[in-house]
Amino acid sequence: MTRKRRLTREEAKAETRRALLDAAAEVFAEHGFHGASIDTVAEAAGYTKGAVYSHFSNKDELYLALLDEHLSSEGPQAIALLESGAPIESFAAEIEARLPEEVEKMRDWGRLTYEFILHAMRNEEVRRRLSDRFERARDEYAATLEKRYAAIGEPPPIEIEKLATALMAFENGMSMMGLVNPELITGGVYSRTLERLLER
Amino acid sequence: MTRKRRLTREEAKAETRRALLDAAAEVFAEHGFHGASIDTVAEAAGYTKGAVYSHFSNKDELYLALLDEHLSSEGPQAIALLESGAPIESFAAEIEARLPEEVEKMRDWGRLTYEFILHAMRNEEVRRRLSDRFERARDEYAATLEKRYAAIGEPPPIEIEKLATALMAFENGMSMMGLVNPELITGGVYSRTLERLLER
DNA sequence: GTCTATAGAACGATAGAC
DNA sequence: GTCTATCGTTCTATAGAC
Repeated sequence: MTRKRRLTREEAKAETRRALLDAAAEVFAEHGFHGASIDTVAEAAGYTKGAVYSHFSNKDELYLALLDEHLSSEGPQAIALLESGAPIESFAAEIEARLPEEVEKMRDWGRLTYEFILHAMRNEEVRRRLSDRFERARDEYAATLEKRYAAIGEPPPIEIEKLATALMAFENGMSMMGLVNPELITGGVYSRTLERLLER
Repeated sequence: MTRKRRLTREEAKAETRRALLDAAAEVFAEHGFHGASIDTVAEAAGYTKGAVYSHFSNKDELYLALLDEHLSSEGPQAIALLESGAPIESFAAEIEARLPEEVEKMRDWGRLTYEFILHAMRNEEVRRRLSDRFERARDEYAATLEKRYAAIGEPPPIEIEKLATALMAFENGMSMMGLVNPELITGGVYSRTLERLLER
């Protein structure tokens, strides 16, 4: 690996943060939230504990940072089509097509998700911070839906915020069922339900 | 407690099983699946380990028996209205009214559920047995829906089996979100979404 | 010289072994 | 029930960017 030039402090910091997050994603995926140690994460990134704690105030925040990336990378990619006002059918088909690969990815992430929810249920402060993420995800979903129905000039089938919540719940539930058995959620349920929920 | 008469062998066996299940429900709720020991369950029921193992082949089966009771008591009670062909609105209103008390019950059961799913993900045989339960629950849901649409003489809005899966996913997802923050799922999302999914 | 990102020692809590 | 190992977190020292 060739080093192009000396990094500024900010660049170096950003690079370290990136490395830590990537390492955390790997280590958490392999060992789970409980099983992963801060030491191991730091080491996997080529640093020590000090580096982790200078970027994240604790282990919870490290996970929440991963969750933020997950929410802002997975979500929008899928719903970009919605915003443009493309027909529900193409959106639904897109989702359905991605499903097999999603199911695969979801194995690790799902485990992490449930571990962290269990953890959050035992700690009020953590629960609140997780809840904030859920709320924000729902609001972003709602904003996208808002734009969509404005774009196609039709009123939403049910109130936007409720619709956003329902979609999140449906997706989370499908995830859970898919973890137990992928076959339960294949065969067009995803797309047909989305069409049903979204179209007038 | 007054004993009316000598119990037959079968009655005594059933009584023991009942006591063990009740004890398991309590102990699992308090300590979680991992934290609960068979010893503690047996003791809480007034028996010893031997009694547990003569009724359930292992800890997994003990949980699965609880799940069976959960599925056949909570589910049908709620969907009985559906079968009769009562209007969606009354069904939805019923669900919405039960929501606060459901959320409360869900705290313990939700924890158990996620613990067991995590456990099942690490053990193929357990995963399969859990998957069977999901499948059966879906089929029972589908059968109820089938009757409903036959009763009202209308075709279902989407294919029955898909509809059953979608409803299960939605309910599971709402549960999960409700565990993190009950406020996320109140305010009519439940009823409006059910109406939307079920009505023609 | 000042500031800050990181290393690494130190500490307290906790879970698991025996 | 005791002991030990492990881990999250805190604290302090230092090297290098500015």
